[in-house]
Amino acid sequence: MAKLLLAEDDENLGFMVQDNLKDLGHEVLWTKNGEEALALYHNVKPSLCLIDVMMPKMDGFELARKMRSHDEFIPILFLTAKSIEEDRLKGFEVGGDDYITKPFSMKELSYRIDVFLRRNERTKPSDASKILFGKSSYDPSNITYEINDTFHSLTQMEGKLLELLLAHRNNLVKREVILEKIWGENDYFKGRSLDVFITRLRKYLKGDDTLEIKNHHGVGFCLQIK
Amino acid sequence: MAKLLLAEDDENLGFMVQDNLKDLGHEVLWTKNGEEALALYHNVKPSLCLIDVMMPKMDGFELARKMRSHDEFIPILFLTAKSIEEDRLKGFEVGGDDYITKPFSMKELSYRIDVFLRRNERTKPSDASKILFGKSSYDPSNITYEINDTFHSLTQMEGKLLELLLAHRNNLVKREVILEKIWGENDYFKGRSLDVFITRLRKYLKGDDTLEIKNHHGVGFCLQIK
DNA sequence: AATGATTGTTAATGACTTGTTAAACATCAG
DNA sequence: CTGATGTTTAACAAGTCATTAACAATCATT
Repeated sequence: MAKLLLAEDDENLGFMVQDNLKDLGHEVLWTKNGEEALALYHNVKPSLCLIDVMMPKMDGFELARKMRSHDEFIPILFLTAKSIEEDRLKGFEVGGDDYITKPFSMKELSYRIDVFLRRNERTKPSDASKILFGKSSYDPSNITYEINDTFHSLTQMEGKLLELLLAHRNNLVKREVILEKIWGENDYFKGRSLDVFITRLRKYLKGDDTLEIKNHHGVGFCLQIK
Repeated sequence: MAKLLLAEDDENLGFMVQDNLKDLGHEVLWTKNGEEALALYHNVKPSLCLIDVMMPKMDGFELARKMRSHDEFIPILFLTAKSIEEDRLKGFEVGGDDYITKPFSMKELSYRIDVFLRRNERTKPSDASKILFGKSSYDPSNITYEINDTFHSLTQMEGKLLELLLAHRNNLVKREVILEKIWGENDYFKGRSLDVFITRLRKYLKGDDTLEIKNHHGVGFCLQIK
């Protein structure tokens, strides 16, 4: 399911967590000290890190700080024995995202992990995540539009246009902006093309009554969501 | 610290959460049903939403879906009595970001909120600004005038004129200035056009009794705000 | 190489929107 | 009272948009 880095020096706990997470379908890389964890982090690129605060060689905070400076978005969860306020604050300071106090249930941990994997999908723009809007969704990496469990495979141009309108949902996008961004030039014929594609998109969106592409005469278009 | 929207129909729990979050320095907007929450969401723009799943009028999932439609990045946390797998999945499906199961400690909630606020600061794009005046507002980038939750899409000329009057609110703007700025020339016919557009604007502003476009005979116009 | 499917562009037509002009009426200043 | 200026409604022509169809280029398959 995902590649996880586990930094935990407690032999028993580490093994238990690793084992459980593997059962859940994750690929787990387990290391018992901070330095090794950092090296491992740079080699493989895990999609989430579980870090024990107290570790030999390099403590969890230091490790997190270094990771964070390298990747702005990687989710970092601290595992800690004590739930002291001070520790929590320091955890956030170095760029941690969440905190889980020992002893914790696997159910709880697994669920926290899910939350972050999911969230990161949405916040990382480059990632293959669906964009939800109205009763529909658009998947940029597959260029597919979904409404009521029916999928429409869009063409490149259709996809780019929908994506652009979606990036400015409920806001007017000027013709010139669209033409410049998608066609790279703004002449009469490209303008006619744009109109044709708007018509085609409207045909797809017809199945979702919360959506409407409105025209602002002489200015541009706006994807309205009720 | 931040503007939070709390949608929770349980009187006691709602009050308690609101109270605690206020103590932590947040501005909390508490409402007890989904419909009200949605309206409130559109008026104020909260930076995070706490939503009870089970609510009268509109359930939390529906509410979240609609919010997510309008803002791709606003953090949405569900509050729920049961931690059923199915509910959790549905929560993600409609665009929720996290889940917290009742009963929860305030410490836990507060700290989840902090994480999301921190993260969202990095990802949210800046949104366009509206100009507020009287009981109305004008959005220059969308060329829309709003009064009593009804939106009027203005034409280019109408928009330019309103914007100009607004820039000199409560001050006289000379005909020659308007004609020169908007039409680029000052002749008899453009003058007639101006008068027509003043009439059209007055029609829109009629819904707001604090507004009035006054004429100064032979000089120009003034948008008065009481 | 021939075929057919797909995709973006161009063309053509009719409908709609907009800024302007016209005209009738109201208001103001001297 | 009178001429000038402002208000309002309606009508108009130009420009813009919507929609369908035709076309050319590309690509995959045979």
